[in-house]
Amino acid sequence: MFEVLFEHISKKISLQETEMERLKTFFIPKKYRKKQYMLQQGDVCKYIAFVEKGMLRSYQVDDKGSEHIIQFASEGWWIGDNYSFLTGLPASYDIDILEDAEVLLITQPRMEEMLQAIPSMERYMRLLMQHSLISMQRRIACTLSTQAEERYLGFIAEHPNLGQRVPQHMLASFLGMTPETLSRIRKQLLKKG
Amino acid sequence: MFEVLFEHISKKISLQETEMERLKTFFIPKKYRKKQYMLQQGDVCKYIAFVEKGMLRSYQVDDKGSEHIIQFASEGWWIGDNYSFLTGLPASYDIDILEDAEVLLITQPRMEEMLQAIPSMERYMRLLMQHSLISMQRRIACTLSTQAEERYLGFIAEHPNLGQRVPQHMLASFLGMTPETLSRIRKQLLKKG
DNA sequence: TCCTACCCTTGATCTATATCAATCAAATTT
DNA sequence: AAATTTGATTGATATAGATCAAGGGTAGGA
Repeated sequence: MFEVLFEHISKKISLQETEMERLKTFFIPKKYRKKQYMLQQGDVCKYIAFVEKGMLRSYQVDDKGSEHIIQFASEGWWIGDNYSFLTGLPASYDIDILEDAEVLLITQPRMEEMLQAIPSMERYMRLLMQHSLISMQRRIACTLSTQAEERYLGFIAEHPNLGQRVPQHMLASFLGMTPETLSRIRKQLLKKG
Repeated sequence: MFEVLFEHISKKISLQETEMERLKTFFIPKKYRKKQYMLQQGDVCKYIAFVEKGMLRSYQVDDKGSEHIIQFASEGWWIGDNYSFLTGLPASYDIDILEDAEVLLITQPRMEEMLQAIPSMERYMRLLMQHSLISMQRRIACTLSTQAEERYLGFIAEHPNLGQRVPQHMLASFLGMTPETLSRIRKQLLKKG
């Protein structure tokens, strides 16, 4: 159950065997079924989740009822509403399950205890946040400077597997376009070769 | 020279007097004049800067020559190309000075030494990254779900001072619209009341 | 095995915003 | 103070992508 997490951590820091054992005790393993909610807008985000298996998404629903996907999270990704988790205030995002999932949950107080108990995890968390920030900045730069087709091509180049696993209309939502537009773009691209 | 930095740090963690003195030794104070570059695309981002005074911006220039502003940084903000700083690879952004500035620079190796010497700074950095990530996610959600006018109103509501200090066409670039569009939006808003 | 979601596609039309172009105003340089 | 650059405004026109609407395929539940 902890394989993916340990692998992910060991790419950023190194932990001793005893620390790894200790680490396990802070997490709550949990399974979710497709279509379940992990978090609903307005509720407090009590847990941040690390995905061992399956796929989740976080998204925001606007006043017209359209969904805007903030993040997909498959194996090896963290997901949660950071702001709500950190502050205890109501979440602005929904999180639900796209493929049956196995996740590792941790609460805010347990996270604090973990960082006390295993100080090098503070570094892991810093690097994690830093990398997420970098990719968010890339996404903004991309949104500001490129057209729909280029955005789509960039996405599938960077996440070839996600392109397969996620329904096309969700991909469109993530990329900031309508499903119709994405469908037409793909048609165009097929014609071109 | 370190007032703003110490205040910013003390909002997230607490440092002892000796640690604060030690901290100073890792930074290089530097003054920049308006229009100077702090970083140019293609160069390696050797320093991350904390702004004590003045204003900077990071931006990307696309193939057509248009600028897309990623971030403004006034007093109390950090700025740099995180990716280049972290990896040592060429930067994708330009950074330049909008108002004469006093900044505190730190290199990657000195940053590592600092985190060793003052472990609680690791926590500060983690929280810093986490907050930046949260605001970037907000910006993406906003870009995906709202029209130009609403985006503008949201921005000036959150950063009333920046609205004054920054030329209008840069604000437009930050918000992902043309200067003409922003000008028309402001005209509309004046009419309304 | 049928039925009902759900998802993708395609066409017709509409609209927010971009682009192009010309002034005008203000600030910076000489 | 004149000259030059830089920024904001406004109008006319173009366009990427949204919206509306309909049809068809496919998978999972009863």
